Amino acid sequence: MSRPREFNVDQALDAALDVFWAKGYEATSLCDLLDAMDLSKSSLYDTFGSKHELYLKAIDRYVGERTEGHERAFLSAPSGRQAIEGAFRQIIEDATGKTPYQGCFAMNCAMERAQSDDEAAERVKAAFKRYQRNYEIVIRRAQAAGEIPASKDARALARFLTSSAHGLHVTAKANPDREVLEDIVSTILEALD
Amino acid sequence: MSRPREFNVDQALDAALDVFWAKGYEATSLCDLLDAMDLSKSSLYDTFGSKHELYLKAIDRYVGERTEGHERAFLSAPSGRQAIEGAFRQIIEDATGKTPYQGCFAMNCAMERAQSDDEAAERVKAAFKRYQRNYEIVIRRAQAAGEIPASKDARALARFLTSSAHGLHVTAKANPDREVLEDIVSTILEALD
DNA sequence: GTCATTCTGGACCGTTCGGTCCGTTTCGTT
DNA sequence: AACGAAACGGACCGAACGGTCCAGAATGAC
Repeated sequence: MSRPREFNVDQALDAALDVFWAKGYEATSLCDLLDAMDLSKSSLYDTFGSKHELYLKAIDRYVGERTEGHERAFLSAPSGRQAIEGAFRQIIEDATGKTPYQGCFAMNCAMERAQSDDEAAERVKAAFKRYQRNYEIVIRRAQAAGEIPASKDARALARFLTSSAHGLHVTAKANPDREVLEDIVSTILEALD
Repeated sequence: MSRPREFNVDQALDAALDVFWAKGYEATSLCDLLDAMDLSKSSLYDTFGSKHELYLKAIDRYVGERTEGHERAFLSAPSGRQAIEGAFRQIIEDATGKTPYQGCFAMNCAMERAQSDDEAAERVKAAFKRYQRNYEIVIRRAQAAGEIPASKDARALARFLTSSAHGLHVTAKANPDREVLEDIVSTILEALD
């Protein structure tokens, strides 16, 4: 062994993730990252390779650690229906609470980079697939409990809810008006009846 | 008078719009713009002021001229219901047709710049409001024709459809899979019943 | 204590960024 | 033909970009 790291890798990655989340990839400069991560340029390149590799690792961290908590809460809600309602209500709270609303990092990546960055696109696609899978799980549970008609196609509904959440994020970013968001969420939830 | 312009301003603006649409604001360089617009740097600055002003003008052009045709077709569809269905089906066609799918420029702007660029945010907000207003018009028409229950709140539905279109664009960008998009659109349209 | 290892700060690199400036050209007016 | 006005091409600008490199400091192993 030799001289140990003076910084925590995951902590630095979290800081980088927050910067990319707030500013996007292109608008984030090395300087922004170094300031937020509080390390030197050589440490960043030794540890993370490049700005782009760091970005990909930040996506991985978001999809992994950063999302785990929400996912666990989502899947262990009292009922499938409550999981869904809770998730959408939470978006409204987040959007109308702190300003500016940063939305979903994976979705931001999809919008900015999916067309030009295959590695980012692949990760985003996987993240969306996971969202959809989780929706499908709670939809089936809700159907089993009679909260959603069993006649509905669970996968189609899951696809719809995933897309609806995306739309809500966009709407919230452009105009975080609670009344508007409530209208949208109410209509989305009615589609489950 | 004096020496006339050798280029057409609107034509150049259209070219700039296409570049911004394809690459986003930050990822677009002056050089990209000059190449696409086929004019010199001094002409660009004389005519449009700066990259940022050009960007704002491109948004204006998109919301104005570029959208007019679709809007006219949308508002003059045989029925309100058909206008809505046609609009969503068209998104699917566009997304599954040419690759890569660039989505809605106003929405791209919202995602990339709404948090950091007040002037862009203002334009995007106005564009979304207009989308919503147009949806509301055709919804009311559909309600009058008995295609959508009169009991539904037209404004809430319009907000929902606007948001749903955003979500569809995001989904299409990340994964332009026709089957997925069809599921989503079907569910959206069922929400109108 | 010595050594090997590796982390760190900062100097440095070429490139590209958005933007300015100016001399020249080209045109309409008179 | 002469003039004024505007458009043009391109040289030029400082700053910031992402990235490399190296000297020195700090550490664990022995």
